[in-house]
Amino acid sequence: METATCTDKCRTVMPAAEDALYIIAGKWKVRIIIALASGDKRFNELQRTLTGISARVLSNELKDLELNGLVSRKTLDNGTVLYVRNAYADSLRNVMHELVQWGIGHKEKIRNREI
Amino acid sequence: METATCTDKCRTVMPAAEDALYIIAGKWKVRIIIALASGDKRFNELQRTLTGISARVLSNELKDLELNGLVSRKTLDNGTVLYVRNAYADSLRNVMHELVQWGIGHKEKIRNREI
DNA sequence: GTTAGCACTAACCTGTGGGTTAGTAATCCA
DNA sequence: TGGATTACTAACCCACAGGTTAGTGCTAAC
Repeated sequence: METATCTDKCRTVMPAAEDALYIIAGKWKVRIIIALASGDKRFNELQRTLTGISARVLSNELKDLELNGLVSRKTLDNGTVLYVRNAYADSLRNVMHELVQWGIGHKEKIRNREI
Repeated sequence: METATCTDKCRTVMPAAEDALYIIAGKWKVRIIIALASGDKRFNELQRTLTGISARVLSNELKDLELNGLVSRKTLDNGTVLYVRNAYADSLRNVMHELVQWGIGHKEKIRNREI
């Protein structure tokens, strides 16, 4: 007889966490979402906000975020393009909040050599 | 004069989120933490639980998690090694919970072609 | 005495996330 | 008319996360 090394619950939970991480992870996704929280932005504006990102990478990341429904492209009458944070991105609020809180706490711990 | 493309708040928040993600991200970190939630496990036991991970990768991931204080190695008198989820890993509870909830909701959305 | 399990490490390989540099077509500004 | 800006794409490159296979020294079982 074999011991249950992974409970049913953990079998549900693991892929869900993975799915979420898959969409959020990477160097820029979260930054972009945060950047767009303070209002719609055009491409180059975003690039300036996210110091260090290249046009190529920004373009790719925006496409990913669009695919996942977090961000939309809005082309204005005069042709300028705005990147807009969708309402759906707000559903990440709690995730983000917890992530940020934990990140702050963790850095604090490291600063105090508690780790 | 330049417009403020990134608020002070967003400058605090971005790196914090990044820090947290850096520690959690990757294919296995979260899975390992979840796997260890149901009790201490030995190396090979973990490898069986996390179907698909190689010994090499598991070994590396465990070292990372140990470095960040989330997991400990406990060597018993008889020489067997147990990997133990630290109390500190519980501080990720909320993060995990939100991540999982969002992941479930997102998958639901995709299944319903809402994206 | 050999087979199986344990806890790994070594050597090697591959895919890809992400970076660099350059270029383009369109529009705006001086 | 010529430069600057916008919104990108193309071509190329590299580091590294993660996978594959093999092997180690130890112990316990058969």
